[in-house]
Amino acid sequence: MRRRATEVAARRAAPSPLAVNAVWDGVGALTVISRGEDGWRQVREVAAAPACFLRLTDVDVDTRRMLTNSRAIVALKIEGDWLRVEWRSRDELKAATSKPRWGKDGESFFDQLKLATYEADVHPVRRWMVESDAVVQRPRGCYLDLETDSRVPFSKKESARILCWSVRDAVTGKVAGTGVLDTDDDASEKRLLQQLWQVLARYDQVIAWNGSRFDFPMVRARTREMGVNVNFRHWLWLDHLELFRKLNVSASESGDEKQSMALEAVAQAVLGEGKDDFDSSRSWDAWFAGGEERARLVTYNARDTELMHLIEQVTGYIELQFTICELCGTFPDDYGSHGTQFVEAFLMRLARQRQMHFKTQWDIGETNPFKGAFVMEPTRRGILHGVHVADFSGMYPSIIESWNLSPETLTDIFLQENAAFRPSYLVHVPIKKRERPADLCEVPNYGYCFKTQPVGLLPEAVTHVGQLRKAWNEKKKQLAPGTPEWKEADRRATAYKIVRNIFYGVISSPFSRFFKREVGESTAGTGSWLIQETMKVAESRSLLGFYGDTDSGFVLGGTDAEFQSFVDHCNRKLYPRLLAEHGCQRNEVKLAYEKKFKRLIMVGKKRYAASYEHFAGTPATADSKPEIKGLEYKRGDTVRLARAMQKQLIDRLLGAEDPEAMLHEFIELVTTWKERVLQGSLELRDFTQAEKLGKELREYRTKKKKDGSDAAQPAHVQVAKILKARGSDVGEGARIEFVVVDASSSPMKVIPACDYASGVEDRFYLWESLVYAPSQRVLEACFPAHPWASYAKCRPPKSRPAPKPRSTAKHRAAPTGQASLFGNDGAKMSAKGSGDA
DNA sequence: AACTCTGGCTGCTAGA
DNA sequence: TCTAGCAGCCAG
Repeated sequence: MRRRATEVAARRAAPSPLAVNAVWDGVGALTVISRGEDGWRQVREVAAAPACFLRLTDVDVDTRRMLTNSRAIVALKIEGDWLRVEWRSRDELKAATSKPRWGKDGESFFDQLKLATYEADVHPVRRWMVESDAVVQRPRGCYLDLETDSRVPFSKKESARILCWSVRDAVTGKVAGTGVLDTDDDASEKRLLQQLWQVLARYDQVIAWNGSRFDFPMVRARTREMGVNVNFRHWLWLDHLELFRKLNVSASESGDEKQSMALEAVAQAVLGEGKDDFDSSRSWDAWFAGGEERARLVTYNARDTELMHLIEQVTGYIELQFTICELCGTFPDDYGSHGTQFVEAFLMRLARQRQMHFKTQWDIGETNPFKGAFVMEPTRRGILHGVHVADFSGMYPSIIESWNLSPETLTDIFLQENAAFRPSYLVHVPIKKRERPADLCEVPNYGYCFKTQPVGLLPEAVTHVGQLRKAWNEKKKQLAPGTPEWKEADRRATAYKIVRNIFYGVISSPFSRFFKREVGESTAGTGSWLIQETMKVAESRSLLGFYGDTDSGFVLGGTDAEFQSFVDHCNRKLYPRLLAEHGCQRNEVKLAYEKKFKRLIMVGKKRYAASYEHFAGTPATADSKPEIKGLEYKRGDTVRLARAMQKQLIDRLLGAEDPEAMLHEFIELVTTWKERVLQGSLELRDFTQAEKLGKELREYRTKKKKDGSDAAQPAHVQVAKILKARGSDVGEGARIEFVVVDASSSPMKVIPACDYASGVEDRFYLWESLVYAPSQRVLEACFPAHPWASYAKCRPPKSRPAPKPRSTAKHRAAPTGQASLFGNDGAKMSAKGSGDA
């Protein structure tokens, strides 16, 4: 405490610098950009030598002399117990501290000296931010949208002309500038780009929808191509789509919202309004036509930046991200908004106060996976009534605090009681049967021991952020909902919650410099143990704990008061006892009576739908929405018909007075849908499937079959290859839309959704696999006695192995003329089964 | 090139 | 008809 106070005083003496952005020059200095009180952009140079650390006790006189004489090293400084080594260049620092690129098992220069180096890989910008205790300023942000020559595929973007741009101020929402190409020549485009950069010069941050995949690389490519001299790194580039996706996953209701992340679709979902009616794939023609046509292109362009502004007004995600960056000390761009960056920036500041440094980590080390959460197999399925749900509040953070779990509090003492839980990589460590020392706490089932004092780096961080969150939550309660002050408090509370929960993941990630597998393993393992101990106690009170996932318990039986008293018992008696038995000196573990379901449809692990009776004691009202987890309705990779049918089924199951007595109604629901799917008039978007490319196309390996030919690739990969051959942009992350036209043989035959011609879809497959199967599983859970599988079958059987098919796919690809009505084609349907049904 | 974690469900292909 | 392995997406 004492040292903390003097440090605070010292910091007051040297005020923290402000920074809106900082860029390393690649040699020995940073360009720091800040905003003065007058709002002007200030740019200054700050010396920043690349550095690493050595433990003073590791360095003998000879080594010291050698380092002093090295031409690559410019300074040696003693900082507490550490020797700070400053280098002439980052390349030389890396060469001396990382394994040689060539030759396996090579050792670095310092490896050969048997000298461990610390934090050599830390980027100079990060080091300066941490050591100067810089404060991240709110950037002046603007929205950007480009329209480019539609005739040129993305893969050749360097040769696509920019036709027009729109920049909008992120605060006022007003247009800050627009530009249109005059004539189709380089001089003209160069002028257009110079105008753009003049407008951007007033801003620190550029935000674009899908910017990291389109607008940013495009503007860079053309700027370079046209010979406009600009340093791109002086701006913070932020992809609004990526941000929206990350923060919206948990918020989205149904799979419908996940179908498309196009600005149009998101605007419709968030705002209820969309883009101008304009076909951007004809941007070149519009520009070329001039006059009114060209004016419409410009209007359309400006509308896109307006939509981004409006989306931010509603979601506040950009502000939320800035709040996190401000707390952690990272810059709000695509790079600085990752979990590892947040946590590294945050923890390194704390570590500095403690004079802690971390091992150099140029590349990731071991990636052994570890055991995670406990998910109980549901012992009751189907329709259940009056289900109490308890959950641990902030389970993992509270465990980290209570067991003082941190990379540096872990000891090498190992108490093994249950060999079954012993991790395989510890088999060679002798079992120590001695008693747990008084100043250690023990991780249940695993036997790892952590020091209880002093408070670890990780628990301190978690507690610090938790206190901030609590403070802002309390402030929020005192404010009128919806006011700007309330929104500010709400955003801060949310930001702190996100950061508090992210620590566990980062500490468990081999990509992080704080990675310690035992810490992640201990956190998750203790959580698993706590939930199971809690369930045991529930059983002893004749409450039936029938399901639980990670930090929650679903319980049948008992009144609300009885369940509350059970929760209270756990908090007052059970956890204090359990934690004390394991040597914890702190208890932050807390169980809460979260909610009660009026009716729950339990389908399986991580899959259920429920209506509320109350939430945290507040009774549900008639328009309380059901809670749906994991079911196809929630997923973006299912077809629309499947989501619609499942939703209707769920609504009836949850809404009906006595669903158990209404079997016939559900049978009717199924037959109606079957009729509709097999015979009805459907739209393309009813049955389009969409999946994202998880990696670059070339990384999908084609396996060889036994006969030496290539095995089939996943449907969306096949289609992506077709699209790529046509020049489309199908990189990693691209959503590939496709339609299955024939699933009667393996592999299935698929086409790109954009090639769809009426009637080519395989409706037997659509019903059996895509639409009915998801609802069938729900029905089977609710009415196990009924033969639900019998409604699935609809494809006429093959009477004998099909004769050499007369290319069924091609046959059907020809439009039938009889548009979407499937009315008179019993013949066509049979044709799908085989050639001669 | 960048990356918070693990658990779990489902669909498809290939091979028995 | 079954299973292993790949892939994607979701729960927590």
